[in-house]
Amino acid sequence: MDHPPQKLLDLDRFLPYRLAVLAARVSRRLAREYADEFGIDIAEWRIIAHLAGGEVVSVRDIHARVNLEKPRVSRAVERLALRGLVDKTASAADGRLVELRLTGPGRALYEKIVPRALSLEARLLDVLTHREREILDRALSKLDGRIGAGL
Amino acid sequence: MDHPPQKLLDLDRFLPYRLAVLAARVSRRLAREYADEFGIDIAEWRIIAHLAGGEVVSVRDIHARVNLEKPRVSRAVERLALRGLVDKTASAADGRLVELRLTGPGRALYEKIVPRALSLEARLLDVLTHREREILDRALSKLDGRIGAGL
DNA sequence: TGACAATTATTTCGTTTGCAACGAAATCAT
DNA sequence: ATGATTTCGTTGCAAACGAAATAATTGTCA
Repeated sequence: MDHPPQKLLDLDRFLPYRLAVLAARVSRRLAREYADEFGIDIAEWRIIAHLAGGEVVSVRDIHARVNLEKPRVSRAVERLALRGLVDKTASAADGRLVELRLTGPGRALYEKIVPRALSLEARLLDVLTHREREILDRALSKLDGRIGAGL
Repeated sequence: MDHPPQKLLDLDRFLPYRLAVLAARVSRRLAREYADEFGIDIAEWRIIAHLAGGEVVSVRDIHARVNLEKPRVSRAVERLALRGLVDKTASAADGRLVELRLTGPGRALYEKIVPRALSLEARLLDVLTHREREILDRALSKLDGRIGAGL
């Protein structure tokens, strides 16, 4: 008796797998660069990038906005504060909140990182046509919306 | 004196960030499903999926092929072997190698997982038009090729 | 052949991770 | 007001991670 005909699943064509592998490779690459050149990790980078927007934000804001678990934000912020890159003061209005802002050195570091980050992104996107970039952009947004909406 | 004009970087438009967030969300969703329904994690799933191809492979093959670090493969394989889902025997030809193959129960589990995995993928892809899927497919391949080639 | 290099899988070990629990502070309900 | 509930940030802790070390086997070449 033969095996029943079975629909095989090719991992290399399986979207969740492809996304995970690509994202891991890109993140690893970025992480190495950030670590070697600037001594920060991905969580710290995301926090700095978010703070560079200028608004005063709390740990929770970052947690909600930048896809990092609260403990991870808390510890990363602590490291950044110890290095003087981020200013961390208790909110006067609400004693539970912490007001986070980029310091001068923090902004200086940010401005050194940005060109590197954009350059890496540009080199990546280089392999795509303009139209492919457009559609990739839209597709990622749609997928993210879908997965965000409970599936 | 004002700040010098500074090119801001919007995280939400930064490809590495978008990929990381989307992949993390999708993976987390899959991981929960695999854990709840089948008691396996992502690494175990990848190994099973790869073994389902039928060839006899080694730990190293999986490591190279499926983007998992060697220790992770080693431990995941060990767990699968303890549960009788994978057969693990030393190679006669080369004593350093381990020959891995799916057992009957292993294949049975695989065949239960596949429809779930494909269903989730389908529900994701549902939000994309046919053309968007095509281009997303090509774009991911191109990007992966690029990052693979040292960038 | 025999010493040395290379390869494979595992293990070790220090770090990171993230869930859960906590204390402090604010908000709500009565 | 006062007590209960909720929100915020941090911390404790067990598990996971991964780089490097190790053990076992094979390959090389003098």
